[in-house]
Amino acid sequence: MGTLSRKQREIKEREALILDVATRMLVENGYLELSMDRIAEQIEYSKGTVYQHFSSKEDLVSAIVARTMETRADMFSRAAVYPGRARERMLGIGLASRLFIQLYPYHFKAEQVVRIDSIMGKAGENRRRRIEGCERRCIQIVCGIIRDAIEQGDLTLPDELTPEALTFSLWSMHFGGYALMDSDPLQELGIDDPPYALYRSIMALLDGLGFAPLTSAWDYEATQEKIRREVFASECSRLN
Amino acid sequence: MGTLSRKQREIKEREALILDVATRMLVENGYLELSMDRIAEQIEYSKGTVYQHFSSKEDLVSAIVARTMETRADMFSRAAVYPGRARERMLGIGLASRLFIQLYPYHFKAEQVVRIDSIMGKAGENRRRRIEGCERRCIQIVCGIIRDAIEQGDLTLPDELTPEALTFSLWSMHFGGYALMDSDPLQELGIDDPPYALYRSIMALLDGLGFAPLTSAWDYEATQEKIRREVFASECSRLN
Amino acid sequence: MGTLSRKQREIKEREALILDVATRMLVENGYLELSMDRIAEQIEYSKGTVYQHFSSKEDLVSAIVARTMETRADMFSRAAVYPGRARERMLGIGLASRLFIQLYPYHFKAEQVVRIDSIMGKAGENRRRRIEGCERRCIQIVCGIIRDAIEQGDLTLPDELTPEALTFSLWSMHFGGYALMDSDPLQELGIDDPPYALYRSIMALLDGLGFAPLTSAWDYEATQEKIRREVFASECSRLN
Amino acid sequence: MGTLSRKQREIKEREALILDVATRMLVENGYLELSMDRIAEQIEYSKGTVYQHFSSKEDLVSAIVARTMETRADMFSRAAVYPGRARERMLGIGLASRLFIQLYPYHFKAEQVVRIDSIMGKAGENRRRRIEGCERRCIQIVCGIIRDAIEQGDLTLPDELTPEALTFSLWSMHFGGYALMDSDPLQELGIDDPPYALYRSIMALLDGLGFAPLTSAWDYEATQEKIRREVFASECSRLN
DNA sequence: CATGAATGAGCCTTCATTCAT
DNA sequence: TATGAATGAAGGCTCATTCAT
Repeated sequence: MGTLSRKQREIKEREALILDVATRMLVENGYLELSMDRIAEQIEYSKGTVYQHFSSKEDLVSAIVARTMETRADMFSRAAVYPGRARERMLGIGLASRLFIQLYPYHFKAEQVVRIDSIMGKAGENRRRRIEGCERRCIQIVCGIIRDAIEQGDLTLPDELTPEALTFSLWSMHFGGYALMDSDPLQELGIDDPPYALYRSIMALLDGLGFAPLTSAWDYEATQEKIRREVFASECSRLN
Repeated sequence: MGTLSRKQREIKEREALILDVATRMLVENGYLELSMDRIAEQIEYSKGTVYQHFSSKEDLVSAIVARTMETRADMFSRAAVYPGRARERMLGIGLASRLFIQLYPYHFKAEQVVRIDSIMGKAGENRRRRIEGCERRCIQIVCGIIRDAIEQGDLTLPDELTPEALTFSLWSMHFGGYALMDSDPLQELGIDDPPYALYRSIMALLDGLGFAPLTSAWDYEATQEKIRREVFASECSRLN
Repeated sequence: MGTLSRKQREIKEREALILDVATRMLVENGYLELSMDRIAEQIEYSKGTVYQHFSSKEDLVSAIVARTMETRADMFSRAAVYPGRARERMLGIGLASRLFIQLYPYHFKAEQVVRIDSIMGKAGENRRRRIEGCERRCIQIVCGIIRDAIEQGDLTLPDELTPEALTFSLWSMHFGGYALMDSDPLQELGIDDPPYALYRSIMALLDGLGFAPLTSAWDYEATQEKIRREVFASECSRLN
Repeated sequence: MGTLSRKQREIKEREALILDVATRMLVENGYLELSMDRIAEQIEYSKGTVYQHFSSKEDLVSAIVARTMETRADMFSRAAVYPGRARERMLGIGLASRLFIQLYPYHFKAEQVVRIDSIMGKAGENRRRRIEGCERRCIQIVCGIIRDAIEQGDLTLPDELTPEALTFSLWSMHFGGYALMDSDPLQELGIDDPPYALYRSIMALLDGLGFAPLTSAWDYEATQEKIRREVFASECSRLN
């Protein structure tokens, strides 16, 4: 069994290697510059070997995204069960997002590629479902927290703003923010810490909606530290 | 001279035709399916003629984005000089964005393509500068309004939130919102009117930051109608 | 117009050149060894140019067969209108076949390839229809002559043998004969002139069926010479 | 020895299994779709194991043809020693052919593939000799019967038709007939029972040559039944 | 100016074969 | 002996770009 395990471990490791190399290519130069030939060259294995792991270029690209999306969905899930008030859990989601992007800074660019080109259409049904499932899970978690808050009397949304619409806004801010983060014109704005800017804006938005307890009435700094320790200890330690 | 300007007019028109056809291809099937051959075929001119207008595929794609970006920057500029309070002008920007996206619903997809793939890097220096100039202009306009508001005492930002950071957040919300707008998982959320949801969230954010006059203290509906009539009359009429 | 014609003539000539080279490859080494790369290399034009003539490998192979099949169908048509008795016309068909195979000795091997591999399935609808049309035309011509003979009282088939079945047998003999003609074991039989052997056998078969006038009662040698002169003069001269 | 011969039996059985699976693939989708990978997958053994039986793809394909060809040569041999008149033995050959094609309906397609593509050239010397030997044997058997008939005064060939040439014609009819049997244009002729049509034509040909005893003078139906019972009992029973 | 034939690098993918385990 | 991971040559095909007419 020792022998077998070793082989299998090697294969798993190579799969990760391929994904790493491919991710870098994808992020640095876009989908067009991602070529199976070049991947094989870089990992120093043959093309055939790459194809033993991923059945097509589309499959490979989908796998890149699926891998990190699953990680994020897990992080969201863990934040969602933190025992505390709804807004604390929402803070947990925000923290998860920030940690996630620190761990996988390239993710959003890859996600955009998959979203735009007709890649997901050509990817395997499985892979596609996995990706869509992750997205749905994340969205439902956020939406669920908002609904909880409403139920518990911590939040009253204006007539025209449904929980879904608010979820959409938060998601947009998030996705857009990370997608733009290293664009030229925004570089120029000279923001020190864009993720933190995004975080402050989101807190302002939630305060503006009267999502209790307001920033002024609660020590979110402490909550954040607590979630960091209790929920995301491993992620935090990996970042140091 | 009549003959010459007719010729020139024809050339301009053909350039617009190429951009229209190319835009449709780009948006419908992604960058990969956009081919110079197919464009030539559809416009019923030869490939050589296309190359007389655009020096490369990258140049063409950049031109697609540049064209609409210039339009948007113009709209932003006009909104920015509306004589009124800072937040009214900000409302004008929001209105400009909504009208813009109604006029060019495909724009964000094209923008994403250009942003992701290393297209802008390969595009002509001119074209790139034009695009970056437009983005900068739009951002500076928004940032300027925020600075005006602060100067005029209508807005006091918390310590950690600079005008630039707020601009970034608003921009993110906007870009992200439109980029996600027709993604599968968001479809599922079942939001009737996503642009309106985005608008409501932004207003809530600004209210949350205490950007005076607050929604509760001003008839923004009226302001909006006024801007619509006085600034964007032509755009509005084109939408009916 | 002179200029245009020249270009077009060049293109036509190149198409023929491609077909010639491809035919040789196909016949000498089978479908597998026929490669678009090698064709391009041999004709000393680029691969792209080959693809401007034939949209796929299947299309090219179909074209090879279509070209000669059309020639044969024409020859059959001309033999079919020879004014004489049915059996004379049938002789004309046999002569056409022999001349045809002398002009295009490789044809049957190419035909077999197209018939076996799933090539026709992948070839363009047009090309496929052309090929099937030619085959049908040839078969109907032969079958028509048999039916004429029956009508005119020159032939009475046994109960179990329909005109169609006889057509099938003749066609089989023909196709099989040429397909086997250069196989190793048949070489060994040491037949001087296989096409002539086939011809004699067919005559014996028709005599056996009592197809009047019988060989013993008619100077088919003279008929053949006449058809050769009056119908296939150009083909005969090309063979000398 | 029990163990060993079990092992050997298993190996033989696996070889037959491989040939069966490969034959199906070859016939259904042509030589191109026949892949060692797919064979291994279907037989649920590894590729390496397949290579232990057949040294190359060409060798495997040759083996497919060799196997059925040997069967046919055996059947021909048995028909050839039937004690009766030459033409009765020839009838036996025809019967053998018909039974054979019923037992191995795919054979001719496979044979064509091997004949056309340069497969036999690449196959092992042994395998090639086996195949050629079978073909020769069959041909010599037919030719021998014809020579016997001539010797015994049952047949007098016209000057221009040697026994070899007649053999070639019969062989052609046979090979061509089965090769064309499921082609589109022949389907269209609407022949109920093509093998029977072929049989009738061959009988007509032999009658036409005056091969005694003629159909009109002998009860070949009875002969056929007798051969069926006495020579091909096992084949016939396998067909019910 | 407009054309479109010609180019050829490069892409994704397949598969027969080998060989360490 | 059986396995199946690894190989890498080769294949069909696309397409941005050039340039003679």
